Amino acid sequence: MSAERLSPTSYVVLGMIGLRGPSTSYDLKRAINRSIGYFWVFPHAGLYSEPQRLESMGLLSASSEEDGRRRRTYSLTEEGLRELRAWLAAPTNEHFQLRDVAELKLFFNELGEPDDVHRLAREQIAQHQQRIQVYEEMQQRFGGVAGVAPRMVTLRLGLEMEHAALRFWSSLDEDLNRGDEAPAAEPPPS
Amino acid sequence: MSAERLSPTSYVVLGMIGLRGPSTSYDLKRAINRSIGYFWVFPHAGLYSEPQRLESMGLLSASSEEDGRRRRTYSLTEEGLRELRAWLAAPTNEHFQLRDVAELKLFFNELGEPDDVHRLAREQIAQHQQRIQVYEEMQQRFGGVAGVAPRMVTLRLGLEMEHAALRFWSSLDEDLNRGDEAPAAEPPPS
DNA sequence: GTCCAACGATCTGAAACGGACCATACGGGT
DNA sequence: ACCCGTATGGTCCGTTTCAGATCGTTGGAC
Repeated sequence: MSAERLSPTSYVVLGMIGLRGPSTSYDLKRAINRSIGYFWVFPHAGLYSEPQRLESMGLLSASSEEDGRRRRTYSLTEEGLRELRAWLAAPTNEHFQLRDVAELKLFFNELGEPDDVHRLAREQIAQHQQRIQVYEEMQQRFGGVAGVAPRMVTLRLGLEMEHAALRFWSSLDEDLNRGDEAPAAEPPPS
Repeated sequence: MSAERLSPTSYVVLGMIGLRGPSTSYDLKRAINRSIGYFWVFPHAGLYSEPQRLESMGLLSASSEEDGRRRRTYSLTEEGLRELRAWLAAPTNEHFQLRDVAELKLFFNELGEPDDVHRLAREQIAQHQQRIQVYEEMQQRFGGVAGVAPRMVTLRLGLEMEHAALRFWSSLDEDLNRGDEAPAAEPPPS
């Protein structure tokens, strides 16, 4: 019936409205930027156009609200909620995507100065450490132990990922310190 | 002088040609799909158009090669190499992006059946385990210990990330098993 | 008042994207 | 010889994404 191809953006919009109740585009933009937007950037323009599309599909309903202002508040329709829940219940098989420029640089490191990798590693270590600290503060502020509640759980995954990255870059840094002037090339053909 | 905004795609192209030597678009496509493309998808169409752009900027040079076939082989120019090395030497401050649909579903989990999260977690565990296995086999096949060599190092980061994800979903699964019918809502106000 | 900053929203042009499509080759099978 | 299937190699095209500029609105501070 519906199903004109819903994108991740669609579900973020539906989901956010589901969590927060009726919202304007701006509300969505802010709510997203302060949570999942930290890992997966949804450009703001999309958060204005997408709700309109969803409305035209009958998954959202809009009310022009109060004193004739142009801001519109969107709510989930029954069908919207059904769609959302169906998505939540459906299996997920796609591989995640990483998109990390640092990783790219690392991949091509042998084309630059030997020093570049080293600097890169240290940069990354510092940055990940800093973010871990920020997250941990957030976690505290939001109230103690991690549950399955939104925000909390995403924070937890975020932390896990940051720690992984940190571990990786740290061990790379150590390797570099040890071998320092070492080959940095292919392992010897056995 | 040059600098008409180079994207990650640009650098992947430059870098790959740097690593492999003169290449056709198809070569690039394959080389990328079997390495970094595993985490960061570069659509093939871009790998045909981007080298042309780079050529027109003077960062690549093209030779129409042999018997009048239509395939073109691109090589780095001096300026291309300089650009690439400058990029490798420059600091990197952008936050990586994650783009994981499973994470999205998790974030919105409370809108679905309590069972959904659980199923999701188990799915993810299975999938990550499987990928870890694949990577480890690759690592062996490519020759032993991880170095700073391309492929190797990317694999290593990939593994680290997969392990992190696995740890996360596993611990979530345990929590769910323990609390099973538990609230799945906010942590209790202390 | 009027100036500035933050808020809220829209528009636009350029990339990114993915999938359909075209072509050419190669290897069997019958 | 012919047909079929599959891998190689490349192009095109119609949507989405995306980022940034722009525009209006609001609400203090002075």
